[in-house]
Amino acid sequence: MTAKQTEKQFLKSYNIHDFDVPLTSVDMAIFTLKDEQLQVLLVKRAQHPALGQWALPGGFIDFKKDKVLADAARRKLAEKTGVDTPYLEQVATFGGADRDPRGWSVTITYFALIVCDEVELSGDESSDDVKWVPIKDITNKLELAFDHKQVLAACIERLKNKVQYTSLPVNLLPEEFTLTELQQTFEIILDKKIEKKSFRRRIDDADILEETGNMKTGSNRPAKLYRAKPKGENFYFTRNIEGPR
Amino acid sequence: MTAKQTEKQFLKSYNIHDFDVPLTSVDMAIFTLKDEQLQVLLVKRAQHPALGQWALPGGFIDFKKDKVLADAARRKLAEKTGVDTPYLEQVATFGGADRDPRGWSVTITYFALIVCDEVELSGDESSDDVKWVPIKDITNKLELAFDHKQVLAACIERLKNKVQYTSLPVNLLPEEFTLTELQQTFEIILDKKIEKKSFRRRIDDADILEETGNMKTGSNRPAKLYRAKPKGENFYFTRNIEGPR
DNA sequence: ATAATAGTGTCTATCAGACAGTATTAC
DNA sequence: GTAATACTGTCTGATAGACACTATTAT
Repeated sequence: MTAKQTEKQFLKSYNIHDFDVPLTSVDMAIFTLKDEQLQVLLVKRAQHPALGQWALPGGFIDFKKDKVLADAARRKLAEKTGVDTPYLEQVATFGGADRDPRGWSVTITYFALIVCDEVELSGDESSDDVKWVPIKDITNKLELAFDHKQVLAACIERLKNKVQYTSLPVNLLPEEFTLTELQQTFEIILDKKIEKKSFRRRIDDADILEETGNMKTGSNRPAKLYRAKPKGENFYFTRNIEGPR
Repeated sequence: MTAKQTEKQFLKSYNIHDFDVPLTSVDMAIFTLKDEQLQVLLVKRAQHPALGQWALPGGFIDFKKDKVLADAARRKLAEKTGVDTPYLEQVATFGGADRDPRGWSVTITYFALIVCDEVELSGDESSDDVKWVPIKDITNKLELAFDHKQVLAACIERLKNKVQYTSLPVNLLPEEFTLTELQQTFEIILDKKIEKKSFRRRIDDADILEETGNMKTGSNRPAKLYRAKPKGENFYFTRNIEGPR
């Protein structure tokens, strides 16, 4: 009876493979803003299973390199994009007997928000190809490996929901940006127009930005450039953006 | 090179144990309302590791019984409480090298809301004892196994957050209840008073309850009894409960 | 009648949307 | 000047909190 052993004795005779252990991996939905669209990074699988199919980047935990789960996500992100300080959020974990032909599998899913001009796409041994795909193109046209369409849908839903009451889109813009650019980012993700004055009031009340002192010039009145305040974590509003009435 | 194999050949030679696979389990925070307090179910561990310590109920996936992750959570819940149709929500997944002495481990965490008079607590082989603990008693008094204090904190935070803008507390009440009882449930979880009229307006606008036709009598004016509407999923409000100004 | 709790009427405060107005640049 | 975009003033509308009021029961 195990209860008679010390914990040390127990651990000595313990073998993880005596139990049902699922194949556990981490998958990422890496979002960026490109060509005025919200896009997600897909990789073409270079290995079985689902060889040749497009999939969310992901892979197994590296027991040596990863101390906690988020490390694995950050590592995958850096491998594919070179970006190492993204906004990163765990979304959900999917697990089941039928989602991977290798057997019972679990995937912990994260999404990341990055600035795409800071990215240099790089494939690696596990992918023939890497590309940005506008999320609007993912509906029925494109097949994704495993249950990744469902996984991605969960990430998009989470992102859209949070954009209604947080300042998350700041993470999709470069260091300096105008209020109009920020508003456009919100509009692209929410896929609806926001009233300018409401938007500016909201951002102003949140007190999350500071002027850089620089201006963005164009063929018209220049716009003030802002940056996120240094310790500016993501702000949570108590009311949602509602959109046109 | 794997790319030259068919998927079938690949799967034939595939062995899950050739990779780093963490010890993956499911843990539950089972909440109920008891003695006018929000309480959580803890079990005393009857096995190594952390033998004798209090912990959230949980365990490994059963590849035969569980088709998807939520099945494992539901199964754990039924084993401990006999309840089989709870409100169940996945909260977060914790994983790391140091959270379990057996090695790199991952736990997918769910919370459940149940009605405690429908429960018959039952230990099983893996637990000496099972008990309800008010969440207010969990601060520093009580040690929990592994990182379960942190895990539980995440569940409590999620619950509190969602109670601000959903109708979740309905799931903690029996079939029939009064509006005052429902309000008290919200107040207990949020740990603050809610203005009666605001609360009733909110519930009324949501249109999620129906009168049962019965009344609850006491030493004063009887109160109408309500039940959740049949297809009443949990309602999402667009504004949070704000509490006293 | 009184105590006690159920339930309502209605005021104010807050913040989102609407929309017209002013400001500042390039040309 | 005109065109274009940045930015603001201020009205309306929706919904939360405050709080006093009425309603209905047991005793």
